[in-house]
Amino acid sequence: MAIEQKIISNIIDAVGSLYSTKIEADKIVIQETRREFEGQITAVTFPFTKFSRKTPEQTGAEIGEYVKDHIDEVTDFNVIKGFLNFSIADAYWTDRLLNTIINSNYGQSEPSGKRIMVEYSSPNTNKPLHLGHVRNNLLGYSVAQILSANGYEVIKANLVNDRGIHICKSMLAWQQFGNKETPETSGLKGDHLVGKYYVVFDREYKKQIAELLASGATEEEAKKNAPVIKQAQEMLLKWEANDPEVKELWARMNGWVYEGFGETYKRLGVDFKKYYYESDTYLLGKDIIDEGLASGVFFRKEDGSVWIDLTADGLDQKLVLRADGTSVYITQDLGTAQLKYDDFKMDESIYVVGNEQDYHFKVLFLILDKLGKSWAKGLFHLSYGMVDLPSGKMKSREGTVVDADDLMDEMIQTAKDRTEELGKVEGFTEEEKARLYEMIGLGALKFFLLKVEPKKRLLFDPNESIDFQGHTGPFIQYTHARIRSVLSKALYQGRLTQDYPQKLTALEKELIVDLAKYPEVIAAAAKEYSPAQIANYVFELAKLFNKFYHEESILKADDAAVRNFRLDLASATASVISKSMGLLGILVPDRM
RNA sequence: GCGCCCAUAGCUCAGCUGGAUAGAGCAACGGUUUUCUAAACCGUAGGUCUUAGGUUCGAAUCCUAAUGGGCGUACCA
Repeated sequence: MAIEQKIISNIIDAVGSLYSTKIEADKIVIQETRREFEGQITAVTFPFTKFSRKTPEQTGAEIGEYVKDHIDEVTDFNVIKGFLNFSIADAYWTDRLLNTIINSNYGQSEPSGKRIMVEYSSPNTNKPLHLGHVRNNLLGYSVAQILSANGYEVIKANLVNDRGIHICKSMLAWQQFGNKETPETSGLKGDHLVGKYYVVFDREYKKQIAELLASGATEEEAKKNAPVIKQAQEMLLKWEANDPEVKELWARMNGWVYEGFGETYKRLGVDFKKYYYESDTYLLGKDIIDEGLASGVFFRKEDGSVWIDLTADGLDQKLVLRADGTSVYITQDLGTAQLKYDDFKMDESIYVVGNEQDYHFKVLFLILDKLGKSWAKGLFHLSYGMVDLPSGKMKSREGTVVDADDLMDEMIQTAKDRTEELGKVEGFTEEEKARLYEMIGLGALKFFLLKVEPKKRLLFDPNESIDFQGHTGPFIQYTHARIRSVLSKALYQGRLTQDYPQKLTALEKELIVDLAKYPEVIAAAAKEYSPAQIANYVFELAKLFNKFYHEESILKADDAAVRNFRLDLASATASVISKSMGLLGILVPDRM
């Protein structure tokens, strides 16, 4: 904020001329003035008492006087203990609204020329998406939006985990117990159908283990020798050997899953520019192993396995290639990281992955750095906490998950019930109603998940429905709808006038101050990769507007200048609300 | 064992690089609708910021330790 910079440099001058001391700009703490005091901008003056050798009050008064004399926009100041509060001229704030906030591209940075990849979602194709994936998807999408608003060219990528033993499990179970069931014959969504057989497999596996235990096997033996697990392993070998029958089944079942995921993604409102498939990438990484061996970053043990020693960095020794020459997880990830960089040459790359993989990414990035990859510095693991149920962790295998599709259905249904209860859809067509319910239901869900800092774990109680009142998505959507309603009554077409009132009310000024923060909030959210900061900002903004709306009439303002000003102010607020929510992937309605 | 993360009101969460009497929402209680949408607004009540030390003019915030919870430490992904 320009005025803040002005104040800071004037305080430096003031301290220089009053106390003959040079201070650094970053030593000066500037903050918003608390609502209960007069003023908009506050400087903390405690640190200056060292140089002034006077009380905080005297020091503040002297500096305040100096700043007031040197900056036109500063109309007044007051000192409370070590806090120097400046009042900024109303004209400054109205100019601010008129010249920047009201512009349609407000908050959007110029292209920075930097390219960044955000990899998120990364599903397994053996089961439908659940609430944990929803958090991942919303986070990834929102972070991508935020980075884009900050001027980045963003590439959204999805690395699909489409092969491996877990995929074979559903395939095997379908083969043995599926009776050729298809999405068409069963009426099930493709991913749900495949997920059903993943559960069937687990049930059968457990049954066989129990049988083996009963006939005297140890638990370890039982787990290893149960017929279905051996068959699944055989199937994986056949897959790797390109067995046509297995591959055909694999392609077919994955096709069902992709169709199902496609629907879920569409409803969630997320998308991807680039898909990577593990079936294409799982053999990558061998070149990097050779590279590392040649440069001495890796070493080979007697059995032929390849390792890296990270003990000097406080980590462990890590296997990067098995003795039989096959890859492990990190081998693939090394290769995939290189592939992604070769494809896009991006400056930075974000991996949106749960915090149970913190160690893995620490190791991955460290290895790439040791291999001398210049781009390794730009890698970042956006680690987020798990979504837990009151009963504990969600487990797809055991069917104890909150399914993404079911949850969205429920949210939309609740939105419908709630809206009908309130009788708010007069004059809506059926299509408009459906769109509104979806907007509100998903708005509630998305806001619920995004308002919490990513790294915190989240508790979701299916028995307690997600709120539609208070600190929620619908609260903000409602605020937007009310503004649009007022604007449409006034036949508002865009900025009305430059003839703004000389004197602002306290709430008007507060609103502009809040709106003026928007670009800083976007920047901070990008820096921290934290949609929660946007969510909390837009909630505060909506709350403040509601207070204003309640206390000061817009359409029936005393004179035309005030009315026009308030219409512009309301319009700017609606626009910032809409943009902020857009950064969260949440749509806002004009009526609700 | 070792490592990483978390701990703020009954519940769910804010609290920026240390700064004013620690803030919201939900739940509870009370009030506001002849006036722009009451999914709103206003008020009451509710916190020794897990504990103990330390640094500082000043600590929820930084440091150390302890306690509680989560995760990791796989030739699984």
